[in-house]
Amino acid sequence: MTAKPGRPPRAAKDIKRMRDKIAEQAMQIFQQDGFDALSIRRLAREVGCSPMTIYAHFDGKPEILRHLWGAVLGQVFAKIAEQLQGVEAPELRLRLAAQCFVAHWLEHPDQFRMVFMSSGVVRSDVASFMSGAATIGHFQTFMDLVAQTSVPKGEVKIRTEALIMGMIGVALSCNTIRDYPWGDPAEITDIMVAGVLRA
Amino acid sequence: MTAKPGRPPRAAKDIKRMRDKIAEQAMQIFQQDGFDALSIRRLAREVGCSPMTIYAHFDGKPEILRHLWGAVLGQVFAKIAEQLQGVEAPELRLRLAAQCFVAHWLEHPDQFRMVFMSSGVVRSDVASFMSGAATIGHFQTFMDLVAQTSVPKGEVKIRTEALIMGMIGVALSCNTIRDYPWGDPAEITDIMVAGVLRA
DNA sequence: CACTATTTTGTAACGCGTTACAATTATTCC
DNA sequence: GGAATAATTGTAACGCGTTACAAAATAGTG
Repeated sequence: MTAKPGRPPRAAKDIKRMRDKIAEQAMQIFQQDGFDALSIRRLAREVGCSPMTIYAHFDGKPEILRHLWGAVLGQVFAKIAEQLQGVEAPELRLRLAAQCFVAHWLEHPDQFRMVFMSSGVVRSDVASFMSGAATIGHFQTFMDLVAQTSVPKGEVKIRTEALIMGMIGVALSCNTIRDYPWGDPAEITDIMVAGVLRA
Repeated sequence: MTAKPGRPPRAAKDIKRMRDKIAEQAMQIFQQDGFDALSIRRLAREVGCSPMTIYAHFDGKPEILRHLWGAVLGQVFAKIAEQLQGVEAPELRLRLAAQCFVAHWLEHPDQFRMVFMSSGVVRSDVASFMSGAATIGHFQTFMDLVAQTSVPKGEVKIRTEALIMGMIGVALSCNTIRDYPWGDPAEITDIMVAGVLRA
């Protein structure tokens, strides 16, 4: 045997196990005590390691949050899929999905804040914080829904984007500009959907 | 004279002078070195007082930022007013205003971040951070523009809100979800305007 | 001037995310 | 077992926003 002496590097499965444990504990803290309770020191305590070790497994807090985003978005789109059960009309499906998407963020402002507004965590340039195939894959759900409507094929992508951006804007505005007497978010969402379908 | 002995409280004009000075220096730091450079300690140094004194004049950093928001939004809407000079057609006016609004935030991501994403500064519940009559007054600009179009009177408020929210969503998405191949923001804005006008 | 009341400041601290670096621990090979 | 190497941890620190509290400074009256 000519293997290198000394302690071996972490095995891939050990790395994954630890990362999953960290992400899992992060999610628990978040769900039990909210976003503000999710500090690195708190997380390290729950995991049973030192804060240093967190940084050995994740580049920093934003990367941890990215894992949580995946889980949260998974929930959102699972809920949407459930809402669409047995619904056939393409435009109704799109409308229900949009309503469901916006409603979720309004019902879970802490999640919204975590997913869409976490750039404040790092005092650096606004980072891309919704990267990942999984995230973009979820956006694909809306593009599929729009594609099934009467929207011309060449317009599907850009109209879907307008809708997604619009919905995010609804959630952001209602969650953050609280002293403005906004109208009903569901109605506003409908206006956006109607606009995307007919414009 | 039966005046109370001891040092008198600050006079209203002294309070205002100091607050203005703090806000002014904050804006200078922000414009020269960006949002991240705007720390309380830096600000106190520039003003020439201790960090404690900042807190004697402002409740905290968010309140200082609110002063800056007013100035930034004033710029945005002044630019919009300039763009609309000599433009008569109501729908074109709306479209240009919307384009100008979105373009501004895309050209000034640091400003966007300051105005729309500063909740991370305070580790508390998502605060209402665009309060103030001045802010809402600026939103009124869009409502007036929509009112001049063919949108039915009873629909003006809610459609304006859909547009405002949509535009904010465009800026947020383009500024933060950078690895997604978004289409042209100007085109997306046009879709939103068209949707609001015709839906 | 002394006295008084308010303002400002200094000092220290908290927890935050993060980094540097050395010591300790753990795991392998020989 | 010793040696080697990687992982983990302890200690300290940085600047951040913020707070507590006492000391120092200031601005007024008599």
